[in-house]
Amino acid sequence: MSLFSQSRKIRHDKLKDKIAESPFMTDSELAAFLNVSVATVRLDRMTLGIPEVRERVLLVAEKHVSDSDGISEIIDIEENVRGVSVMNTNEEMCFPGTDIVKSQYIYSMAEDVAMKVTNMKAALINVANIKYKSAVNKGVKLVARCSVKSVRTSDSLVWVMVYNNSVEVFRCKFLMQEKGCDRS
Amino acid sequence: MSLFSQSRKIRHDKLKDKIAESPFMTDSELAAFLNVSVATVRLDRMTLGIPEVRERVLLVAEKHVSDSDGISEIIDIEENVRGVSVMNTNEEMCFPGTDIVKSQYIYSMAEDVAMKVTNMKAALINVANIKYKSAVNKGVKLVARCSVKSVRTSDSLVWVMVYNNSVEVFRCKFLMQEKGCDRS
DNA sequence: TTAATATTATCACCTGGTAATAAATTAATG
DNA sequence: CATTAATTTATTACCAGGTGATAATATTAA
Repeated sequence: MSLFSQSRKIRHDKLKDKIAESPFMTDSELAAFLNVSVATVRLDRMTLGIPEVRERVLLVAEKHVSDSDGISEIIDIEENVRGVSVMNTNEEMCFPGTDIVKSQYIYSMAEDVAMKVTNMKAALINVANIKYKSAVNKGVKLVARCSVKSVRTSDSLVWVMVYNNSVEVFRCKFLMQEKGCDRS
Repeated sequence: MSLFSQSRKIRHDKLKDKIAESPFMTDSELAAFLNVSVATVRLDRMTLGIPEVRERVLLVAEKHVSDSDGISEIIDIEENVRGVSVMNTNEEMCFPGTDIVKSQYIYSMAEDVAMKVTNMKAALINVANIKYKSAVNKGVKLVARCSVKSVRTSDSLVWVMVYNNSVEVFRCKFLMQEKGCDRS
């Protein structure tokens, strides 16, 4: 390979890195960054199969909307007594390269339903005891059942159980307290 | 108000709803949806202060990238022994209308560092015992210190402590197990 | 020096707009 | 009913940020 082609290879790598880092740059901005003409940037993009800015922006934006469907949804609630929510697991919730959902998403689901049931605007979860019974795969519908065991002025004790097709996969106890109260 | 203006009011509401629902529609698509000319859609957008498609897409996309900078970063690690990570808290991690960070983000930070330290591709956290010491506000830099207490063939016991400016705000114990092993 | 490779420039065209203006339509009213 | 006012539509010139093709100009290796 010639020195000529080598320098182009380097530029291609720079281009890919830059676009991965900040996908919203126009060709002329990229040209300025690479000290090269706009025409060259276009050629490079063509050979590398990188779409134009507007498409790149669209891709990012579309990913965003598909992300937000991983949010759990309350389907039944009796305030300070019990509540049920559902959440569909997806690709983006998984450990990279696997079909196994990160436990943080199940935790989030549990926290969200507990918050709603106790009707707290901002809950400080003082203590949580958690048991994961089994791994959860992507593409399943999780159901969280939450029940309030005790309500006191200082705090509430809440249990949340999460099921995958009637099989319990997670359970936890939250000791929750309303908003911003510091404790040592 | 005339009947004339009333029908326009209805159209304006329809327009706002449609754009809120699917922000990526062009003016001509919106015109077809509202059974009205493109010029009218433009006028309506002007009076309602709704920007053009490309700007709307950009807004969604930018929101997405600002989301993903809430990810924690490993800054020091000694495999199966200890590790340190940092995470900046932001607006989007908070309970709506407050400056208080949802505990699920702190949990995620803890899970992530524990995973890295134990070098597990996909960890099933069987048990977690969690204590939140105080609420965390947006705009602070959290530091998580993780230490492995025991490593066995079946599982690992890991402690994670999270600090906000040297003050402990969270601690937990994870009993972790490598990937996809079912237990009843 | 010449042939091959790489870069740059130029041109016509595209989408999805802005901004301004004029024309056509529709409704309300004297 | 004719007229006036409000509303909608059409038209024109312009813009950014491209595509696609072609030609001209470096640059390097043989």
